[in-house]
Amino acid sequence: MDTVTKAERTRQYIIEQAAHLFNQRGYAGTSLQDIMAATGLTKGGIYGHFESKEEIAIAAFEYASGHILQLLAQTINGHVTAIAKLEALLEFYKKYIITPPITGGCPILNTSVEADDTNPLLRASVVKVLHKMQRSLENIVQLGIQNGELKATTNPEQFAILFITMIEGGVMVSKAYGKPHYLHTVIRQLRQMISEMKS
Amino acid sequence: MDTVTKAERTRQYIIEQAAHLFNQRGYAGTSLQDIMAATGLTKGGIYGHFESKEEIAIAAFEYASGHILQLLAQTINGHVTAIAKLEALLEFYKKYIITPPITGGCPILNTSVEADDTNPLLRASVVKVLHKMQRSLENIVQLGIQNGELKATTNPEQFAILFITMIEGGVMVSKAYGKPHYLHTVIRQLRQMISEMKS
DNA sequence: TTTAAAAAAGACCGATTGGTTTATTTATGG
DNA sequence: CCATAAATAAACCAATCGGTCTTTTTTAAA
Repeated sequence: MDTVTKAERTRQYIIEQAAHLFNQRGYAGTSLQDIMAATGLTKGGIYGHFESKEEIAIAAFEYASGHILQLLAQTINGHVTAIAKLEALLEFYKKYIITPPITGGCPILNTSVEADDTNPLLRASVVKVLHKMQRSLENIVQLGIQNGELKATTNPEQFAILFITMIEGGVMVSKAYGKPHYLHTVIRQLRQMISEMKS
Repeated sequence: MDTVTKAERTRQYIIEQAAHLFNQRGYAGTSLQDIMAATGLTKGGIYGHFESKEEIAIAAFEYASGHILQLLAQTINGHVTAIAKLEALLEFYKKYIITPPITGGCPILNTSVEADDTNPLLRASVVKVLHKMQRSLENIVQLGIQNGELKATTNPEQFAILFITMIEGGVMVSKAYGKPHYLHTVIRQLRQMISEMKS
């Protein structure tokens, strides 16, 4: 028995296809024709599930970022100690550029850059996700301090901010060059910073 | 005696106005109507100086990034020692978010994120600029090592990459939140890293 | 001041944009 | 299996897209 209606499945299918398009070409750079071609649906079939292109974009970003947050959560939960969790995250991002979960790189980076001056709703959504990531990282550091793995003087907020900004910056530069080297340098530095946080 | 022709002045004027638009709204998000409104010129007046929208975008990015590179060069040349140059760069970026030289934030970040999957010419232009910045930073570190200011074991390439990725990441996150706090945290960390590089 | 050349205006082009509406097909509960 | 509702197709819309072309205006040298 399938409790999921056809409409729900189609809507989700549109969101997933659109997410890859928006992440590669941006909101303004993706037309409904593109979404029609990617989904194989016509305009009527799409607009039966969404009211506007913007609604698709917001749903697509929430799907894309949610997917990444879920992968991050899995990575974190797959390990017990704070150090192991952080190390696993670095490994996760090492694979990130070679095989990004969503085509086109990091949806948070891409959406943030396009939306910060043009789309308040998307921008707000980006901020939410950034905040979740930050809290998630802070929690790991807190855990490490309580465990006695990390120095009690370690600043969770500071580390979380540095982790996010450095990874995002590394992703952007590596993506521009088309070479993982730049992100790898960032990851090496983060690994050293973690090492210096050990008690 | 004015050796600059009217055409050259108008072309430059269009480039400057367009640079702000493209930096805020992106390439796909900026229409010729927008450029017409911003310049007060009509389509004929604009297309007398450019062959296509893409040509305007490339010229606009080269102007915007060139302007930033020039400001960076001024900042660097305004100081003698490597440490002073680096400290001045950090101060420069501190002001960057509050009053960005080009409206819309960092043109390198913005253009890179939009163009990396869609516009090979713009992407190539971005890579060039990133490379220039990297060499510029490497030269400062080299100088510092020769001066005896910095440890001989300091890796110029590594520091340059970290500097650029961290700043860009910090700019992106701070821009998303609309708060300078995140970039400030990055700058604080860079300052500490420089401190640890001192001989 | 005249005049040839350069610059800009503005009408015009076909194609495409996001979005709506109506007709038709498909799914699904009784 | 049938009837009804849900889902999709396809024609249609005005507006806008990037770009061209002809006409008018402005510039600048003679």
